Amino acid sequence: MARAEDDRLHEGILRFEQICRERGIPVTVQRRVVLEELLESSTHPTADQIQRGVQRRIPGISQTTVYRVLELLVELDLARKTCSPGTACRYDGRTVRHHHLVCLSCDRIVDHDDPALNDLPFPDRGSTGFELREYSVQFLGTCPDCLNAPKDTEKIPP
Amino acid sequence: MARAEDDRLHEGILRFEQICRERGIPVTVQRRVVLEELLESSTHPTADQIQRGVQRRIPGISQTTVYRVLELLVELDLARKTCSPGTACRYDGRTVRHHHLVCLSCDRIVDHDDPALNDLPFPDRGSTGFELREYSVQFLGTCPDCLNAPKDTEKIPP
DNA sequence: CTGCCTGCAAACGATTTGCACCAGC
DNA sequence: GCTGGTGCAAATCGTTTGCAGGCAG
Repeated sequence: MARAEDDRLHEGILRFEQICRERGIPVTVQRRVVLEELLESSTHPTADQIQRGVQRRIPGISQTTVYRVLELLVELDLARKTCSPGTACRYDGRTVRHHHLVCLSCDRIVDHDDPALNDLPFPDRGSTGFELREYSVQFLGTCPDCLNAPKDTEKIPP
Repeated sequence: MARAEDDRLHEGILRFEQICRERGIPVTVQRRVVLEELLESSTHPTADQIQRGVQRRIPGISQTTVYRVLELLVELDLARKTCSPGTACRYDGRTVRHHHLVCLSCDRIVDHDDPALNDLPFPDRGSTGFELREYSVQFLGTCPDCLNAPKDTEKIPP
């Protein structure tokens, strides 16, 4: 697990550096650290959570910068932005196809991999008119923690 | 099409009235009209768009009430709340299993029905710990309008 | 009389924007 | 010196909340 995350981290950073080189985008400390933070976290952090993590390494970094870097990463297809019906948007450093278990009670999002879900039929371009490049299955329900907690679980995923 | 929507409308209203009767929830004009507006619209309107539609029939209705009614409808499982990575949350009056085509450029959400997607395997309760009751496949890409418009399409779905 | 639905205005939280400063080319 | 990234503070936007009036049971 730690090994897989480590690989993902290095691979992501390398890809980032290559893309930046190609497009002439400067690789600043802030950008690298935000990406690292995102790749290291296996939860699906909010901008705020990422900010907190990054601040341990760059104490002076501003929220604005974190938002701007995240937006850039999404543009470069190095991150995915997801908004569950809760409050804040969440960012996801995994760009390979995977799926999500969403807790309707506490908004937690957990990754779900299942080979059986990775080859679903894309809608026909002709009938929908959409040009589609990716998909993701969202399962909705209740997470283990909220199942145990009788009600009104606080909305703060670990 | 118009026929199907009509059926959905009446069925939804009836279900709403029954649920309210069961739970002793008053069926006010505002609630009925918001639900009707939601059921009539085939797009996935934001709270704001619903508000505009409802105001044609109840000029004095407040945004607050629209939000509160929508929240109630979600609680009663008569509507689904979806947040695409854009800005505002969107509401969906269709509670039967269906899927979504999401335009990453203008945030439009279009329904997609495909029998092949309606019987996917649910994750194992034992391994995930989640109690899941529904799922939905989100296809990500670009809608026909945004494919035609070169760039920076306005973020206002019709 | 009581409860709760509604409307208004203010509060709130997440995100964006305007502007000035600063570093690197 | 010019370009573009960053930080700060203010603005913005969607949504929520506190409170008072009003209607229905």
